[in-house]
Amino acid sequence: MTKANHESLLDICRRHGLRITGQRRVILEVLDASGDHPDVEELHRRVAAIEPGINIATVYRTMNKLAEKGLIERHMFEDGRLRYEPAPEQHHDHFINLETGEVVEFRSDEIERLQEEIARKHGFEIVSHKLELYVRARKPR
Amino acid sequence: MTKANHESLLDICRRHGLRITGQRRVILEVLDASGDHPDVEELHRRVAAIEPGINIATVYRTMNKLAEKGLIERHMFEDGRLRYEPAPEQHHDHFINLETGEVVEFRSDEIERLQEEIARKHGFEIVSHKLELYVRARKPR
DNA sequence: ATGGATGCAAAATTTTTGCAGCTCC
DNA sequence: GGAGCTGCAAAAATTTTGCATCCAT
Repeated sequence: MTKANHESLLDICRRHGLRITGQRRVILEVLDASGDHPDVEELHRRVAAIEPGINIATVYRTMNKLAEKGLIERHMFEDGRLRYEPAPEQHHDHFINLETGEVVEFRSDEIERLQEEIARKHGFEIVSHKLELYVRARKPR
Repeated sequence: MTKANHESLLDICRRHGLRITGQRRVILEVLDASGDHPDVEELHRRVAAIEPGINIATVYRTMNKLAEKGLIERHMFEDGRLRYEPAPEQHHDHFINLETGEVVEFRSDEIERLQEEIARKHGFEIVSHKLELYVRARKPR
């Protein structure tokens, strides 16, 4: 489940010409280590655990900058807070377990294909998309 | 494109035992007439155009109550504001035109079916879902 | 009559911003 | 050195809430 063998966000940022400060180093490390979709407050908590004194405004500003460059993905689930995850190499969608809050990733090429097809029929070109399935564990009978 | 021949939100509310006040009458009327997905501020603006003096807190409280009863649908697009639409008889998904901000509804039974299938494979049961395609007009070559 | 709805203002939450100082390149 | 980043505090933006009053049922 964890990402392995990938270029670190740190390196990607360097490539994009972003300045690497002590704070960013920590924030990027936290993002790299996160397998979930934390909101800014949660990120700030994790960052502060490693290096206290980093201001939440810095986290906001960093996330905005990274999102702007497409290095992370911004989500807005129904809870109304911004959530982030490192940009996946391949797009995926999300199950959100309503009972546990857990977020599980999945991908369906067939659905992706159908989306393209429908968009084309409507004269649109897809820039990005988001599919969220709000679910609960299937009750065994 | 407009809804016709349907029970009014007003009647639905009555059936659900909600108290019908002057303010609600106006809010429901605005909702019924809205073919789009207004946020609370926009709703309040439209409501105030008909009957000034209705407080925005009342709009918020009414929307919360209606959403709670499932009479309207709450959306959270990427702009980070709560948006609403009268509950559709049949579920549909959304194109969001990034160039114009326009929201277009669509539905694909095939995608719906695939979603069910994938959820089942993961041991989940879908409670609700949301599919948003962020698009732009297809460039003619 | 009475429980629910409203207006108003205050509070809570989440995110952005102005500014002075600091630091990476 | 200078553009970019940070901390801090204040502001902005969105949503909720306490309370006294009012009104639909």
